[in-house]
Amino acid sequence: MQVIERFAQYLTKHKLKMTRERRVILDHLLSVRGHFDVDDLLVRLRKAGHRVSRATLYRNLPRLIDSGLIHKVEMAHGQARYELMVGRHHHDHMICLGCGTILEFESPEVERIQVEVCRRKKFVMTGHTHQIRGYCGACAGGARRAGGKRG
Amino acid sequence: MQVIERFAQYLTKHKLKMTRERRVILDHLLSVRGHFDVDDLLVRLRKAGHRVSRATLYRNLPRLIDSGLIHKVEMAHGQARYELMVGRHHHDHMICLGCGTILEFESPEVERIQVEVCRRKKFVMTGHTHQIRGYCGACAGGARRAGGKRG
DNA sequence: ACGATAATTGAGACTGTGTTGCAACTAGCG
DNA sequence: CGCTAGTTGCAACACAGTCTCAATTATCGT
Repeated sequence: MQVIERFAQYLTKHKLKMTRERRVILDHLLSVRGHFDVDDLLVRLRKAGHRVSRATLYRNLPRLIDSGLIHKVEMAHGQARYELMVGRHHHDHMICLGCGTILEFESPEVERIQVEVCRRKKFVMTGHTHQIRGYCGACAGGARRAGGKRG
Repeated sequence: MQVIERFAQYLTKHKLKMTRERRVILDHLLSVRGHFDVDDLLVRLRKAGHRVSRATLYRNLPRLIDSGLIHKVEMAHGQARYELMVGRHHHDHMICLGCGTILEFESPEVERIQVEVCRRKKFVMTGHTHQIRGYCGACAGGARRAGGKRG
């Protein structure tokens, strides 16, 4: 896996160390598909017999983000989810309020408009968040009649 | 102030009561300009000599949102800010990582694209969040050389 | 106006998520 | 091999927001 190497390079460049814990975390990260939160990952590690502390995991997430391997998705209520960014490029999310499913979408048009807006306001953009909330196809029927206004 | 009336109507319709606390909260809400957080508002109330508990404030915010009088802006790190929506319509935000300033922008184009994206994915949209992070004109110079990657 | 009753309140305990201080440990370098 | 700076686990902490519960109060029917 060249991903491990990539991270190793990142660590070296920043005078950080490739510890057993970091290797373990990265290993398991690569086997997750879709979006996950910190506890998902922690449980996964525990089940595999690894004892990586919560603190260590939290301490290493910023490095994994900074190295470009994962991406953080800030949800409502201060919930954070993560996703592997290896071999992918930027996209945004549609979050189903019914079942929690996260769909992804890309829109070069929106990206272009953002650049335009920023220029107009003399704003230097470093990042953005764009989430659509609602109900996925499967949930829409039930949710609509249940008064799905909230959120 | 017809706003009070509007809220009173909302309360009646939902079999809720117009308590002294709700009146006080609403009163002070109307005098805030720009974005504020819960503590801002709480301090404001305290300074004016009102003793509304934190719990009560938190309990009433969802009603104020639901009635359409205020709007919640979810920021990074689980921070929440609010803004008065009386006499305004939907807009999104640009958040300066340097000084915390919040600029607003509207883009019918983006709204249209969202609708399009939702149709394609059979997603029923009930709301969205669109935030651009970066540095405002005033902060951009200093922030850039300080390594403003994070975020 | 009055009393019944359901909503509301304040206080503080509690939850969930994430952070931090510190002593022990360890990767990486020479 | 041994030094040194980075790292770890733990447990205490921080913080926003929620909940429980007894006491209070707005509203409604009469």
